[in-house]
Amino acid sequence: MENHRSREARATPDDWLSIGEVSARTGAAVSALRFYEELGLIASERDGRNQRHYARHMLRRVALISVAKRIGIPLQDLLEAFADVPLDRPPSHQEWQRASRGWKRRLEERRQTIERLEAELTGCIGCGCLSMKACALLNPGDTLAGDGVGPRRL
Amino acid sequence: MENHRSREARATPDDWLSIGEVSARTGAAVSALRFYEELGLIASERDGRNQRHYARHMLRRVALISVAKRIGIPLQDLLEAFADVPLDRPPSHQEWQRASRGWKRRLEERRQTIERLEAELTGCIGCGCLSMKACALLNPGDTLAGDGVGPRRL
DNA sequence: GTATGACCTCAAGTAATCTTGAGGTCAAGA
DNA sequence: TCTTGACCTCAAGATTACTTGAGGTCATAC
Repeated sequence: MENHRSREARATPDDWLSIGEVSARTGAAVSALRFYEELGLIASERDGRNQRHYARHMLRRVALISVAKRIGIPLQDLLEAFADVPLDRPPSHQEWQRASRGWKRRLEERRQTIERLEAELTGCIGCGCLSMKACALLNPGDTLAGDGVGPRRL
Repeated sequence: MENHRSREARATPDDWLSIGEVSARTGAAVSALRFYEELGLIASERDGRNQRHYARHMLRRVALISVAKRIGIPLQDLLEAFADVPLDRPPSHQEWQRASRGWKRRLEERRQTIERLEAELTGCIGCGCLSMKACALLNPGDTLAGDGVGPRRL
């Protein structure tokens, strides 16, 4: 079995990490890392035995990928978000800064969707809109019918 | 082509909605509605011509499903969240209230994940942690190695 | 009376995100 | 020496969430 829990961290020379080490440190499965590499989200070098070795800055990328997944951001979007962050060397402060700005825009959108939904639900509990008169979210047809394209508020 | 834009809302007798009307009002495709029904997320009655007809309260469910999808909540989770909300009649205030509490728990988790990630990124931009010394998210190996299970903070 | 459009079923296809399996290499330990 | 464990490749399978296609039924509009 080749699994991200099956290996303890072990020191490798010259500061490179094996795929097992990256897996253990990030929580991403070995197979997932190979898949991310195929997509171009991460990159590795090969040693004399054809085994992958990762630079430390790759850990950042994997961590970001994991979190993004958790909140439902598709990998293709990450590819875009990472577009200007180099794979072959540790990115500069400025490069990360630019990428982070794009990230934050995406995150904020998502957070706002959630917050609005939370507010709607709170409102619905408190205000009695469950009588189906006032709540745009829970009752989109009544307040939003007519434009012919479905609910707009969220 | 059978599509949710291909139909204008039209009045039906006795306050039931056809699948096309539900589609137009919620923005969900006709095929998606049939799929949700198969999963048990929504329900319909059939008329003499074997066509689906939906009660108005079904619009709420579809609206919630659409939003949940948008923030990456799997349909199986919705099935759980809707477990105590009846399909065959408009849910009571109390029933919605209970369901909403479960919802809000899920939403809050997700929102917090996003907020923490936003904070990390903001911190990383402002504090110079891109030197790879202090940022737990972007550099999980350095601060979290040793417990052997990957990053914990997010 | 025929064409159109909204609906029906059932089966198969698609896209994203991986996992699993078969079959193999290599180095280190018992 | 033999086994074990970490790694490799490539192909196929799994899951989620639908969409598309083929083939059919009605009722209304022209």
